[in-house]
Amino acid sequence: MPAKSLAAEPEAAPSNVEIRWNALLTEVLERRKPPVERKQARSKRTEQQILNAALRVFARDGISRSRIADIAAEAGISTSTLYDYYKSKEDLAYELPQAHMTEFSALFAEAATEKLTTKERLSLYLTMSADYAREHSEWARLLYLEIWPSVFVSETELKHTIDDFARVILFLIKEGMEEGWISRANDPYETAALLIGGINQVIITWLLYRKPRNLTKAGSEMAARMITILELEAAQAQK
Amino acid sequence: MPAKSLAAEPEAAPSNVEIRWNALLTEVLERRKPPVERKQARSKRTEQQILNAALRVFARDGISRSRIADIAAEAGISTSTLYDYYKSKEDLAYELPQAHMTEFSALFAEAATEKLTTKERLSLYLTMSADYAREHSEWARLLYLEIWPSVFVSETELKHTIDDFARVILFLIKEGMEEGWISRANDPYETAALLIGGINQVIITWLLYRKPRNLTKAGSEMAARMITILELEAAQAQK
DNA sequence: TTGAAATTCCGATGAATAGTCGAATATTTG
DNA sequence: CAAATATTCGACTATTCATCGGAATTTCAA
Repeated sequence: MPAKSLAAEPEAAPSNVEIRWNALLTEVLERRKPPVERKQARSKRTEQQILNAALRVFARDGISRSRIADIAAEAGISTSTLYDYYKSKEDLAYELPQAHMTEFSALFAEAATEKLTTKERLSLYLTMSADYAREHSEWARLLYLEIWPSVFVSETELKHTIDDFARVILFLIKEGMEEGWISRANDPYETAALLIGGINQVIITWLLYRKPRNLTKAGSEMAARMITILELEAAQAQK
Repeated sequence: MPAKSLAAEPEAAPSNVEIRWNALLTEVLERRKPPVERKQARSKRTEQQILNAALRVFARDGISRSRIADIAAEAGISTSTLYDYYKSKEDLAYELPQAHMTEFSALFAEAATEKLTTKERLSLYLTMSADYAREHSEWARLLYLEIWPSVFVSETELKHTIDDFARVILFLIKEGMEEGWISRANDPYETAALLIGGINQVIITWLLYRKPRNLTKAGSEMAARMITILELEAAQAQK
């Protein structure tokens, strides 16, 4: 691997890895293109009212039992106006996660600007995803219990957004393998499945049963445990 | 803990643990009560045709996009006849997983009758669940991508069936802790989340992307890895 | 075998919800 | 402030879910 930095500045010339990391984050953040640009302020407000109302109603009744008319009423507009904004109930349901996923990515990008190690980033990412679910439980209900799995309908826009979540983790895992604290003996995709599956299961269990009570604590404990596990595996492989 | 067995037979007097294990399996197997007993042979055939048709249509279109009329047509009966069998689309959708979950439990119970260690049972359970999903991929699509998460609508019958899945794993984990090869330092519920999340994520990824190609192999590898991890953790805790 | 009772099936129809369209209203802009 | 543009909504159609009463089929006792 060719050495890159020539500059002798004490202030970090960004490494190759760092550049790719930032590129990934940027791509993730820019994934979402605002679908239609609303011209009037009134319209922007209406759009927000619809999204808020939809989130409440979907989380309360579940997507399939929710009625467009209820959402419109909750938003204080007529049914037909809602159709001027979203062409179907499904469209509306799939729009909701997008905004929040992007916000999550932004929060993470912000929290991760500091000079953090790969390990810290991975830990932070997993921990934050659980914490974000706790803070936005209505959204989390929608995403984790209804949308995430059924994305198989190849609603490509949202699918990519969700795939991004896995891509970030995969990147960090591969980097961890380079650094040596994650064993190269295991398939990185399998490792990603373990991490994502583990943290998601904690979130889902919380959403369904409110157990364990404290999701933030449970999430960070699970994250810490999983990272310790990776280190144990690596140490084991060394022998 | 009081010693139990007095009998001196060389042929295993079932231990306390073994008795509780069998009780759990029995309970799981008997969970499902056949809803209505059909009187005519013709009717039994129709019921089967409906279930087969529903599985195909649901797996193809997803539950929410599927139409009752399509399912009836596929089954070769009229729409109204279908309503004589199931009182709503939701009812029908929730009936499907039940039968298969019970079949899975029966398969497992059969495969696990041999004198197996707790560790072998746990490994077998995880491995078999992935393999069963591969063999019944239409059903797996329905369960893992649509039903499992959204069970929160508290459809109690099915919910219990799904909870049973976790109970079996939890039992084996607790037993593993007794035996000492699973660390007592970790919450068994957290450990269960890790195992269930990990194996489910492998299954879900396969359902969505057909990757990795060989689900049976991926499932047994993941199972083996997770059990090794538990052992590593226990060994670590000993120090 | 037969015919009456039990069971299963289906066409006609009602009810609920999704989705469309053009006229009316509000906002922006020159 | 008036024309142009953007937004809203009431009235309407379309689709799908679900019900009901009677016809068709099966079962079974005599």
